[in-house]
Amino acid sequence: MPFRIYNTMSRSKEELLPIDGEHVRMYTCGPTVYNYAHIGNFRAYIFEDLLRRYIKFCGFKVTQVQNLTDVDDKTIRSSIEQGLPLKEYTKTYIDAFFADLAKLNIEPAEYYPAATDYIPEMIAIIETLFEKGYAYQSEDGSVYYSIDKFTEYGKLARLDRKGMRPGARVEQDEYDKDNAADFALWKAYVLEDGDVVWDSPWGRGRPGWHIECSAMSMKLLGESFDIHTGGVDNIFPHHEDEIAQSEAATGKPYSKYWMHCGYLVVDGKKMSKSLGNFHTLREVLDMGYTGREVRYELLSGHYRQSLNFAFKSLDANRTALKRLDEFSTNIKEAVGSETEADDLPEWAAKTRSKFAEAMDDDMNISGAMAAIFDTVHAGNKAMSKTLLSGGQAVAISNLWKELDAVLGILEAPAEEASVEVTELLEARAIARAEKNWPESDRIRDRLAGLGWTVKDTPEGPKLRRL
RNA sequence: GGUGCGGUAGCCAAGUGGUUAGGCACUGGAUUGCAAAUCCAUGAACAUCGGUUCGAAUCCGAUCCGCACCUCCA
Repeated sequence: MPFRIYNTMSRSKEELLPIDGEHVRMYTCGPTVYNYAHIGNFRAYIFEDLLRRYIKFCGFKVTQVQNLTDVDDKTIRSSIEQGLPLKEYTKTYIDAFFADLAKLNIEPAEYYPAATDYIPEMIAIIETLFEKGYAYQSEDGSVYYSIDKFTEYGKLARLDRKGMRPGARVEQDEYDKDNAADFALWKAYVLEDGDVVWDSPWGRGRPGWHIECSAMSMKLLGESFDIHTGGVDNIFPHHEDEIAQSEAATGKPYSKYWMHCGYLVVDGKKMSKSLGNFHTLREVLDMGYTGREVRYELLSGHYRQSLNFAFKSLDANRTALKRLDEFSTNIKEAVGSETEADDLPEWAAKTRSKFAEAMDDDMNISGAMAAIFDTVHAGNKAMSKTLLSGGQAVAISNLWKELDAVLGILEAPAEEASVEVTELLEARAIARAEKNWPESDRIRDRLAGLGWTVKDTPEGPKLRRL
């Protein structure tokens, strides 16, 4: 079954066929490192993580580039406010970004280029655009891209230029532009930029926003690559402008597929810093939720759908994850010392194909998760009647590992009980043998205080993480 | 005004011209010294109004409601 993905360019699902047949090169728009990313931002990065993991599951190689926007209005303004050099200021948030990715079990991309390291590449593209007649310099010294010169402008966003309301949201500026919709390739230096400035053939200044992605993607992935992703809010203007710049400069198709994820919303409203309804990941972790629970939350809705964030969903996820963990633990116990995989029991025989069938359809995560939970359910029923053989358990365990390479949530972080905990467990067993129930219950409460619960089963007491 | 997404049981969320999606919660049961934890069972739904059809939540039309983008937001 082919992996079909929704291409914003064609507004339809298309089979993923890498340009070179085997190696998927993807570019994902990354964070502007002027602050801690909020979990709405991570929704996008989780989507991209799921995408790269599933591409690998399908047998392709992946090279992913995720940029770090470390120069723009916000980074400059904030660094000056804090009296720090730009690089030093952004480093804090770059470090925080990587720490957060790790908490969410997001696989690292192959490259994380920072915009400030690619200024010469950006200048080279702008020079080409000048040579080809797409760029012009205005009286204030800034360089703009003339969208009228690029006849395909608007093909991604499908904007009807006539129906657009210039200034619907953003103030009409007074810059000396040929067309109000032209965008900046290079911004002439202004005092507010402090010492953030580079020399260029058009004078001192700094790059426009869109040009960095064109420069870094083409440098690291080639002039034509496979997938470009981002949030739906990037479609216009950012991605539209990237296409205009890149294709005008090279004369070649830029990205073959465009994929965009929906918003994370809170009470029906887009999570954003301007609305003040956002949470950073660290805030949520400080409340006692785990990165795994947040990952489950951000993963559990289809990526093109808006996803409503709510703490009660996180609570529900915790319960659902425990169900998965209980199953995994039971399988591990059944493995015992067996190392050779036997055939899968019949209740798990179709799991992989059901999972893949759902994921092949533009990453239908709900269907994929249903395949997981159906298996857990059928497995629990079967195991209550018939013991699983060690070999079967190994087979299930292998299957789970394979699926978790895509999902990144099935494997609970291993937690060994401390010596204190195991000693308490033994003490309780003795108390119970003596039918000393008050002592037994007292020990149980202490274990609970340490984060463990005891299951009294016919095979003896078993520890589980609370 | 232009463009796009959506409205499915108490909540979240897939899917689809006829056959149990799934998760959480509720309720009942099993288990237990009692609990907890765990497992099992179970009801309930497709925004409104028309139309097509043997049959519509699914297709068509209209309407209502929500969200988003329309020049530096993931």
